[in-house]
Amino acid sequence: MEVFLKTVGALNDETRLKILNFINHQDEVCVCEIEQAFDMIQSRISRHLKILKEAGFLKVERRSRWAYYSIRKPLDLFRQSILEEIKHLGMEMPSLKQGCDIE
Amino acid sequence: MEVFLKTVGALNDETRLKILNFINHQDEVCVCEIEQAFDMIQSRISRHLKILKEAGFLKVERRSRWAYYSIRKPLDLFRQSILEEIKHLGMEMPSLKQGCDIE
DNA sequence: TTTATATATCAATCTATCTTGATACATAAA
DNA sequence: TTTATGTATCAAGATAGATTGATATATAAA
Repeated sequence: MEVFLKTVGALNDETRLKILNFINHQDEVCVCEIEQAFDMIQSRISRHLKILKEAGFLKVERRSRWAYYSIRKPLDLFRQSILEEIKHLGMEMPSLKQGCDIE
Repeated sequence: MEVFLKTVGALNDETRLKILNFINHQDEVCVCEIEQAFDMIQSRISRHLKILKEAGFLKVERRSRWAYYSIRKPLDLFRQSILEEIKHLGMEMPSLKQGCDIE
């Protein structure tokens, strides 16, 4: 019940849906790339990523200074169906820009 | 997008999950039966039912003085999968009591 | 070390949602 | 009609969530 509420709660925000869909398309992105793509301040992005991660949609991998977010795999069928549903909402997706200073 | 947000928004509340699951089990119930089963005041139940209806989960049928709520059919696959997911959350369900004064 | 960069967290403010009690409306019985 | 019952809606207060700016932490370059 708590897990379910956390899951749907994470989906109950336009910004998070866009971020989640973006990551689902891009495979793996670091925070600053999301920051650049959506033109939002870093603390805002960071908070939404945390919520999506704790809702079971994302995983993080830290490499050097960066935190790379991607869809958690394997993903249960319910969350898979949610990602599919979101994919077909026709949301405008920003393109991937040069995010951080160095690669 | 708005529809999707309305759908997950409707699910983002413990009371509504219980009401939705209750109706899914009982097939068709009137407002006062839900009121009795959950021991909540009428305006609260009524509001949640409205939200669940507008989110595409429920339909109402008015017969005489009563409003009977049931799962909307046919229901799309996404909402069906949500109902299944909710069904397996192991929520405690109140039993159906004598709701209204007369039948 | 010192400095810069990437990310996370916190406190304050703002906004949306939930609950309650009162009231409105509709139907049917008296 | 008048009265009672079932349901919906509204306003006010309470609670939860979102955004921002500031700060903390961690890594790596200088």
